[in-house]
Amino acid sequence: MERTLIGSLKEHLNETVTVQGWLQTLRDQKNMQFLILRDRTGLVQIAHYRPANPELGNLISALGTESALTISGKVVENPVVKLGGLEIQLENLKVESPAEAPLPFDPFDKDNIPAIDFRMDWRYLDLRREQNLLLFKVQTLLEHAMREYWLKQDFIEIHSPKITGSPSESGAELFEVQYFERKAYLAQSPQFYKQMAMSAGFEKVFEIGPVFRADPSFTSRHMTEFTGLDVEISWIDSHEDVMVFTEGWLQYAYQRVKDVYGAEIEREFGVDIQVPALPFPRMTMSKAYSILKDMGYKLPPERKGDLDPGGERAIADYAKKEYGSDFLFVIDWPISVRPFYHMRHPDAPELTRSFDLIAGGLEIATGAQREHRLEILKAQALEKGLGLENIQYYLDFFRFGTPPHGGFGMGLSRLLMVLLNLPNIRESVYLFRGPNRLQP
RNA sequence: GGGGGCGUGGUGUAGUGGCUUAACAUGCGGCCCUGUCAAGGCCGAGACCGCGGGUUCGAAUCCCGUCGCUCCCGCCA
Repeated sequence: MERTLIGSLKEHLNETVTVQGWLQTLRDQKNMQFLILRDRTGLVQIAHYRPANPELGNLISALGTESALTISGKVVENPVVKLGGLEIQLENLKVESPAEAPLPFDPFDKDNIPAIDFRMDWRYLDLRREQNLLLFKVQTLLEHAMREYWLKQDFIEIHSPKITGSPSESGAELFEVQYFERKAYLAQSPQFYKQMAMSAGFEKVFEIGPVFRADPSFTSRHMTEFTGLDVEISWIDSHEDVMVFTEGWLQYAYQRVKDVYGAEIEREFGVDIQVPALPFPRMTMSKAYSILKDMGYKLPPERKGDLDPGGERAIADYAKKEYGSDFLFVIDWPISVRPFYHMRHPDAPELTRSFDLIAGGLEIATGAQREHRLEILKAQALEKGLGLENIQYYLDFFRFGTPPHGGFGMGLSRLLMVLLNLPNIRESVYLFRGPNRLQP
């Protein structure tokens, strides 16, 4: 048996074909029965004249919607049919797996979409929605385009371990796991390991992998496990080189997504993808601070030198208005709000060579030039109150010749959230993990 | 960890002190319908209004507690 995809049925007019999919709608009349079948390529109507085969008619009448079916019949042109002007005249039907009735909810009733938490309980039904299918096609292409860009520039892909032996930076946000007779932790970032690749002479690396954060955060943009997009590049002059890479890479990925799925995204999400122009605007943290002050936005006084989410949104609005850009690099953050391994400005030692990328008002990436000089790195760690014993393995990376380097980490689901203008990160991830969500 | 909001049939909502025997849509079950297509018509089942306590002649509605969800802040991608 050869399966024909619904999307290609018009190439099979007057042929007998086999299609497989889910029963989306059943219109069951006295004499005529119409089944709307869905596969990942589309919908088709299947017609059955009941008196021709009453037994089959009874089988159809008993079907619950969303049952998985294999159907064969003749494809005929029929201008009366609103669904593509063709239909399949049913010859054979096999119930591969019946769906219980009623369903917990109807994924195709757009007026009664349940709240996200309920849909997560039945995520496999939620994912049957066209919008979700498209979302994951977009994610696949997005990652593919990013890889294309990396490979064109001779990047090497790494897979760093997610089980780690010591709390690195602060330790507070680490999940502890039992590791035979001792304790281990789930990696909260591939940061140190991708820097090790710089010491290894890989020069340019990337990683797409899971990241774990034990933060009890209850917001629309946080998860305890998410997919990180990480990049590290050697022989840079400053964080500017990292930003130039980042914006070119994002522009390329956006363009690919728009080319392939622009129209579908417009239809399903009501979003007209804007491929960003280069360069993205850059704004120093102190400039951002004074602009916010002029706008009358009051930052909490205790957050000196930092931006709160409201400030991020306000400064993003400013960038949109002043520069017409959805993206903004906020650069040169004070050392007080940056980790010890960020390189400092030689002429302004209280500032780091770092950036945050704000997209659509949301922080989607953080990057920096890293400090690669061992003695300075050690001094900065001590200044931050870190015990050198815990990070000795990391400090060792810098003992035998490490090039100047920098990179960034970006949240895949956050990017997708911005790209498709989703209100909640739980909509943009296959299965959400949060403080209270471990299943399915 | 701190603060706000919400919790009503399977789902989405209305009802915010007596008009409620809790309404509407959708879904579900039954019957009807010669081709439907957002199918349609008729009938039916389904909610002790998250849970516990209180105020009141009277509570889905007000108060307290509790649980769940959610959003914001903190933290961050």
